[in-house]
Amino acid sequence: MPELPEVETTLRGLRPWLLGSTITEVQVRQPALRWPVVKNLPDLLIGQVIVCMGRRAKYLLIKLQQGSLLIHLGMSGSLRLLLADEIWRKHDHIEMVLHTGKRLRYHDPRRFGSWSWATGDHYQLAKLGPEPLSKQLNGEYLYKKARGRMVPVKNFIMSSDIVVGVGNIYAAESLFSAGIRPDRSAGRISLKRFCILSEHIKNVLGSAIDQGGTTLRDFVDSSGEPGYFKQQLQVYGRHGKACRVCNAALKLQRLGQRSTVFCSRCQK
DNA sequence: CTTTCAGCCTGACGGC
DNA sequence: TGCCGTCAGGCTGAAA
Repeated sequence: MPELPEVETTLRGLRPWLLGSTITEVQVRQPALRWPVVKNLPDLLIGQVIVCMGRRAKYLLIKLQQGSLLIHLGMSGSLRLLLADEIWRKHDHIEMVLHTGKRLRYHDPRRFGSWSWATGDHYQLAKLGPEPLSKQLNGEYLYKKARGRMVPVKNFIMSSDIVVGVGNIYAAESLFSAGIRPDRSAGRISLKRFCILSEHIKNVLGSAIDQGGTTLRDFVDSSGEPGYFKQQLQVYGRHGKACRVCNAALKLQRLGQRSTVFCSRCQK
């Protein structure tokens, strides 16, 4: 499941190969993604040069001379750079061929991902909160936004209008290392604890991105998936097992239809 | 305004 | 062996 660090790693792996290339061919085999892929996508892309690539939240942004593509990997999406034509595997949905002969192929079994086209702004980006690694995310900001909010703090930091890119895994991990119970109401957390939490969000995501960098060497012609970060997960997926800090059994809770693991001794 | 929740989709897995 | 139910997950939009 690609979270922000995986998307950033994908961007860094692809950018050197795509930037400045002209798109010569586009094939859409399965247009039914999260949102239907625009019907004339090949017409819109062919002949255009990729002039800029970036990331916002978990979206990849590919800017062309006219308009831009916004790609989301959803739950199971991946982008693979092929050096030559290759047999289409099951769940390969889109391919973009470049004048260099390189091919960008999109694979997504669950089709929760998306390829959106816009000549101007993408509406998906309109109401997003700050990037977690930016200085706009800090304790004061979270504290201010949390005034009057009764939602569990885990749901709060997973809301994309508050801060982007904090998915289920990293929310649980950040709250564990910050020592905050995931079910505590956002509005009842002190400024000081929000300062600690924002630092832990940055550390957890930042170190995952750093580790992703080590896989970039093998990105081309590899599986296309940056691979799971070797970073040791403290709580995610470990319910029932012993807390790595205090040895107590980790507990499982459902918050907003998401499973949430935490240590009731370490997190208050 | 805030909060909750169904729906989108496939593959993996457990129980029978 | 195979069928069936459940779960996983980000994001949207509608309902409460």
